[in-house]
Amino acid sequence: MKTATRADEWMTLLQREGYRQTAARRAIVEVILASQRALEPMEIFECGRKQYPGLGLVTVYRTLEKLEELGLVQRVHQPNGCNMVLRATQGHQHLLICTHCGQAVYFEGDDLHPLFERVAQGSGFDIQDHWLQLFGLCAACQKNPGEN
Amino acid sequence: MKTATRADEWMTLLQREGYRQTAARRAIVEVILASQRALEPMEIFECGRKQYPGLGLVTVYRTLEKLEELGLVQRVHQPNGCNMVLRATQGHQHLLICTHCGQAVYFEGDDLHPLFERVAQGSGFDIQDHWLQLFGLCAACQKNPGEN
DNA sequence: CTGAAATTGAAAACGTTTTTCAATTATAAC
DNA sequence: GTTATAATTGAAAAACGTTTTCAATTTCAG
Repeated sequence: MKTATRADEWMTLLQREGYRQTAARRAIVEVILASQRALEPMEIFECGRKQYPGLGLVTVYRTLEKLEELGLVQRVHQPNGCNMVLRATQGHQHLLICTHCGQAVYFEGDDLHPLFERVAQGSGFDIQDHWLQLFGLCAACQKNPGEN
Repeated sequence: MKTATRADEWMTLLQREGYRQTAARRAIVEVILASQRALEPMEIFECGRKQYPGLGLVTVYRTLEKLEELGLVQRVHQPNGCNMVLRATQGHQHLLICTHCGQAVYFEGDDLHPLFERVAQGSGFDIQDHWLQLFGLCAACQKNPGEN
């Protein structure tokens, strides 16, 4: 399966950084890679336990730290939670999130620099960073408004 | 003082909604109105106590609920906290936040609809809402990089 | 196979937010 | 003013998510 291959990559990257390959970490990595949406640590713990019943919640937190450090996952802020974890993407991309099922899709940000210029001039700020996130209904949830 | 007048307005709005005017609530309202940045509940509690020593933290939480319900304050997500409270503004505006001192300034959002269109077409999503927030250094913090 | 070092899960500690409850206070009616 | 009543209060306790501590286990290099 595809996610297994990607999980291998992540495990190798962990090892390359001096961390060890363990069953607990693999379970966590596979849960994150298999998910289309950002997950809370508790959800990762619960799903991971199905695959590796000995898994502890503390290990989830510790592994997330390392994956974030490696840039493999990203913390996502949502109205319903601000410590949600999603696989990261390369380059500067923004998120589009389904308000119904949570599905998270990355998209290439437009060039917002004209806006930044304007705001910088108006405010005197030196603008360094920005957050942009869109919310809506994904195609599937538009068709099945009742589901879930 | 200006903030006192605005505090009166907020207290009247609370009363109009059937809530009572109390010293605890007034202290909370004045702290929020006097602040240039979003505050954590605990900060509001500590500042509010200087003005009204009997204030309880629970009352802060309960008052914030009501102020949010009335649309007078807004919860702000920041890297260092996701339950920060800021006076709200009319209409659809976005925030520019100083990464050094926390100062928060509202600005009129550009027209992002062309971007939404493009993303909607590419993803099949029906886009309903968006978050846009800019971060940078305010004019004062650019001048005094050392200051706190 | 062996030993050293990293990793583990459970329990305890922690900080934040919510709930519970009896006492107090604001308000409207008199 | 005084009074009745319903909202509001703060403290304590509970609930929640996250972090720390620690002894036991596991990984991995040699």
